[in-house]
Amino acid sequence: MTEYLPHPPAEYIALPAVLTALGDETRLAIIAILARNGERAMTCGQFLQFGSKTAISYHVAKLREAGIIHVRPEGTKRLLTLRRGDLESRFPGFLDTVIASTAATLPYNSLGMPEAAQFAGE
Amino acid sequence: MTEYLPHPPAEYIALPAVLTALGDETRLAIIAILARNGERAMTCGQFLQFGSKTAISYHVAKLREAGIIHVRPEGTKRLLTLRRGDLESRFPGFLDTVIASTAATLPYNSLGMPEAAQFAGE
DNA sequence: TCATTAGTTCAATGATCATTGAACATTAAG
DNA sequence: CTTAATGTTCAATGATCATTGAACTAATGA
Repeated sequence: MTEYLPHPPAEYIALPAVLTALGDETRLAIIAILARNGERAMTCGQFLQFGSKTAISYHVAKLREAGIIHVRPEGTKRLLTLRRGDLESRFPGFLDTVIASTAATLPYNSLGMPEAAQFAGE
Repeated sequence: MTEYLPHPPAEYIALPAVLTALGDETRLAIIAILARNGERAMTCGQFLQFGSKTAISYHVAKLREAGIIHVRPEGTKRLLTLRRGDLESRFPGFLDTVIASTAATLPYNSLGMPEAAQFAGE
């Protein structure tokens, strides 16, 4: 299972694919929370509030295939990170405006964390 | 046929719906060209390069329902305009970054116009 | 009046979507 | 070795998508 998951190289990230991937409430919520979480990676399990294991696995794959997130296997977990740099170089300003626009809409602090702490160990 | 087409009021424009609507090459091309055309309205007929009458009618309806464009009947035509102001107030910076990102990808000058002129009379 | 222009509506089609539950694979922990 | 934790894969399902052609509506122009 420590296999390499396919990620499109930065220069292949396509705008229609990115827009389509983000045009879903669940996936938008996932990237909004990833963005709020700063540089810290998160796991699929942290998004089970938004759907079943299967559903999250599906959405995470969509985000990965579109080039929006990077997924790194670590033990039985997957460490998810936003591909901020790649998206910024390809579509300057885009991700930030989406995140900012999402902030107003997102259910308040969907992770229910007072401040970091639940991923102190990495 | 001079009936009113339904448009969502600005405050009801939803980000997932906007992203979904733009996550299609044809619709992305349409809004990119509308954007390039400045304030000048355009008609459905000017987008037949991207599909049949039926297809364009379908895509234009999607863009309208998402709140991205405004459609005003004028004779047998429909005058299409980008809802720049509404989108800007709702999702600041978003449309501009999308347009800018699209510019690099779009087939060069899809309308083949040397400079305005084809809609001098309005 | 009659034909033309511009776009819509409808039904059909094949494709892709998002979701579910069951089964499975992999790693970690006791 | 056994069990638990974390995700993935698969098949099935119902929903929505994008497209087509035929028929239609409404406004314009000869």
